[in-house]
Amino acid sequence: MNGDDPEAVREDVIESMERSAEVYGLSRSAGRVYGVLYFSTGPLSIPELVEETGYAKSTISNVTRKLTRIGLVQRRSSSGGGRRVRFAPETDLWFVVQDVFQQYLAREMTSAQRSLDRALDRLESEDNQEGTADRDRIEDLQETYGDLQRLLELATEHSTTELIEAIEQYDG
Amino acid sequence: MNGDDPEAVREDVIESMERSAEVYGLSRSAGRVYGVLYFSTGPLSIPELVEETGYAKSTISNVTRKLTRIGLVQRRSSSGGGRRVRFAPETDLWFVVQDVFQQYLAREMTSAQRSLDRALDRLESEDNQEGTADRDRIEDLQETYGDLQRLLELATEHSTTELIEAIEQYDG
DNA sequence: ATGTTTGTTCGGAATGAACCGAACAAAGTG
DNA sequence: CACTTTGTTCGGTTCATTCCGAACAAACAT
Repeated sequence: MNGDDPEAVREDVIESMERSAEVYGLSRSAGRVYGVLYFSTGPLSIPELVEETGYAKSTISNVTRKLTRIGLVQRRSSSGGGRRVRFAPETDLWFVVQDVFQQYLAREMTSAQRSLDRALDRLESEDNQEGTADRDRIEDLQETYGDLQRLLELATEHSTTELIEAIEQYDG
Repeated sequence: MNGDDPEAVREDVIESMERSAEVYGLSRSAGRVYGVLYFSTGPLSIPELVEETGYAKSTISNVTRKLTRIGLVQRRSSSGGGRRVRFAPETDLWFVVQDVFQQYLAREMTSAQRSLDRALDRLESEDNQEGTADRDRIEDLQETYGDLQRLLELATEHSTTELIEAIEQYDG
């Protein structure tokens, strides 16, 4: 028995998750909530998360909603038992990333593309120097965005291993 | 000549860029500065950007530094001419994304992996139930992270068109 | 030198995010 | 029907970010 205390080890990993969360634009508390859920035996209710994390009930309520929206945790509405709402971690992180791609990035990109389309329409019959220069730039941008959009679309349609395999095969 | 005023059209596209910037975690001003540079004939100095954007000199100074760090604009230190520093937009957006992948995501991932490695070491000789359960979870996480890391690595080594082609070929 | 132009840095105001505690609504339990 | 347990919402505090203007430092021009 020369191993460390499991609880302390868990705590360290969860702290690492807190730091990761910040990098990905989430709050520290979101990282901790996910971490606690990740190591939990079963889904946890809000009071249980309060107990485990030390955060206020209201914070847990808000954070779990945000994490649910992103797809990092699932709401298991246990219709039966005493406690009502319970949260479980989504462990397939690539699935979460795909969701974010579709929900946020894809939305942003189509919105941007719409702007560019409209702009090109309005420049259609501008044949002075200024107009054509702008048109070229906008068309360039549109092409770049199109490529990124296509790539994102393909990425959301495959698993990580499929993507890795595809590229490795491509490389020969 | 039924086209719109080019300046108004440019303004609309730049406003779209401002919105995009916010989605990607940048400030509104960053989006505008990039947009102005994107449509400019040549690189612009800080006073010129002040003139074009309406932002204060200090804001432009800070924003250009941030954009340069990310790789969205380049510092063209024109050693010769009157004005000293000039900024040009990086138009290869995929290149910028790759840079962010390497600078921020890859760093975050290796850091997280280190935490997981250390945690596994410390749990090595825990053979009670709690310890083994934690170990399994951490190993799962490590594998997921490894895949994501590998995928990121491959993505930074190829252009968008290469990646698209690779996946499309893979799909048959 | 003296003055002007360019860029960075500093302090402060305004805005937004994270978190807390308290008040509240809803739904079970006695 | 009280009473408790659970979850959401609201107001307030603290802290970080964004932006401004002013002070400053460095380079250039006269």
